[in-house]
Amino acid sequence: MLYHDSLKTKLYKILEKITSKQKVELSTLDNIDFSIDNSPKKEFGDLSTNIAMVGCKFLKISPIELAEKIVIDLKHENQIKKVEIVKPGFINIFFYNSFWHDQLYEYLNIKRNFNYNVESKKICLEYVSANPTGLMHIGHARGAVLGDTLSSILKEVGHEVTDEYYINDAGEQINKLLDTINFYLKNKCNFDVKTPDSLYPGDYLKEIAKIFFNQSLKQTKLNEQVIKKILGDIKDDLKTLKVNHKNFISEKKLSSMQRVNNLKKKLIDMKLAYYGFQETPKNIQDEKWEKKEQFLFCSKKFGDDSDRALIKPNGNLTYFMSDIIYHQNKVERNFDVLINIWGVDHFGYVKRLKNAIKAINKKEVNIQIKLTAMVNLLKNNTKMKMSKRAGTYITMREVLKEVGTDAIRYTMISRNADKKIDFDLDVFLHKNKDNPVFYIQYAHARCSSIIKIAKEKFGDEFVSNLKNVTNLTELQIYEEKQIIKQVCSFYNVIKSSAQSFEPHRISNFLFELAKTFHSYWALGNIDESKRILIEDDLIVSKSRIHLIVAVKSIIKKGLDLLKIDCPENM
RNA sequence: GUGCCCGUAGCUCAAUUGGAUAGAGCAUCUGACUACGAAUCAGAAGGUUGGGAGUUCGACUCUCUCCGGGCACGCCA
Repeated sequence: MLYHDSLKTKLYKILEKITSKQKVELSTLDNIDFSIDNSPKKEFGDLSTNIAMVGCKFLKISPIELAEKIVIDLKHENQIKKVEIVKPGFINIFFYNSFWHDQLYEYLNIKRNFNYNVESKKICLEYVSANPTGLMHIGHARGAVLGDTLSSILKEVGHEVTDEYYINDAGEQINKLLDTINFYLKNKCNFDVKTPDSLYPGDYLKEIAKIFFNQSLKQTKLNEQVIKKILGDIKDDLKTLKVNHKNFISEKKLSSMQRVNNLKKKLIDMKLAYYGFQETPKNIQDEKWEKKEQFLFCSKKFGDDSDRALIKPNGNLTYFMSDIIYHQNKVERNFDVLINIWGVDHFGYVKRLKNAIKAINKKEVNIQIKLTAMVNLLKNNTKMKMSKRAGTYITMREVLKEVGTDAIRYTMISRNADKKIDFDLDVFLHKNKDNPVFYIQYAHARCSSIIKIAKEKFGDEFVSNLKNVTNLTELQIYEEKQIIKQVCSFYNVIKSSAQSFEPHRISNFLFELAKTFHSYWALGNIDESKRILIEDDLIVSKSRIHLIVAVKSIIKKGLDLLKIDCPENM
């Protein structure tokens, strides 16, 4: 077991022992959540824990007093050199170097197969779900990459994830799309005729129209083919982004007459919906607006300002209705958790959908909606203007062409989802530290390079054959210990990243590791004795090259999770 | 008007979910290469975490309030 878990178990047992002596119910310990951190300062030892400060509330003694009790047992651990109690109640632990050698040895043995000790869940992860009315833009890319990366991370820790794309192939937007295509076809693809404001402008759909110009398909067949073509283009883009959904669920197919009627009946029976009139929406200035009877969901019951439409006056479904149908379908498929990734502009729907699903189902449905903030594109330090309405938006395709998959993937996940991204395209044209992807990849390439040299100098066995921990005992420099700590804490970063749905923790970790690595490497430029390979000192060289092997494998694992290229040389 | 999100160094972002003296990169200044890959490294400087109040051993993090920015509030998705 790597240190984070093993130490946590150990501390928990000590606390249990103390608790049992204190005549306090052992079950109170279930609520205890203490942390074990890498000490922020050298003077604070290797690791520190807040267990005494968290635990004292349950045991009703002062933190220092509790810390003293804990330390009595901790001191007897044979690899612990020293334990200190500081101010409010921190416990700082100092280990002998041998402890870190054992840790590295353990990591090298388990390779990259961490034991996360996470209860496996069946998860439905829905993301992108852009309607097929045009190409993906950069905002879609954020959802796509976040979803896909989250999926790898959740799978990594042991969950069973189904990646889904909900195709909005019905509704007003699709009608508008088909109207646009029909308009072009009617004009025999003469694009000098001005596109009416009510239709989608933009060159992309003109190209689509050209494809179908000479095919003279029947209307229904044409509609089908147009959507298929656009969806195909979206799928191609996703593929280039390395995003692979398992299921593509069609709204049109899912929202069958039977399902609609069943849901309608159910909602009426449950007194959750009715036919009536909606109040005039607050942001509607249209004077022509008139009240019409429609089928409404009782959103007011759940704190909404107004009841919301499920079926429009003309009998068509609203997005809300078809979304309920889709989510009920997910519920029927017995997932433990439903995760949706939506653009922040949909946030108004979060509460509404959650309430609806909660109200309809008797059982608890765990539905989590992660919102992604906006993405701005920057070039030459200026924001690039985008307007979907005017058809002048920049497609993801164009961005991909300019900076490549790795840059997009890294940028999209390296920031917390709730913060807006200013995506500076120029950064990724740099091949230096300005470009974080490059910096991490370069660290990996350097590792590969020196491992190759080690093999040439000392033979393959030298690197591949690590018999026992004694081959690591020459790792005595402070920086080496820091690297081992980082290496051995990666599984914990992955775990917390999966728990909080925050992949940026992984990219940040990799950047930090690359930094410590480059820094360690440079020590050899100043001091010959700190070079990784030393001709006449095989023992030191062997220790150090295995540290490098570990770093390389961690970077590889991290970049694999993010699906970013990990070159051996560059 | 109502609701939600954001506000951290000049710029772009972190902060192990309430922990110790708030950390990185860029930009600025200074230094290190006939190289285990200098596409790198070391150092300096840079802060009242938007303002104010509260909660407690302890607040960037939680509560309240104000300010600024963004996004929503549809019979679009």
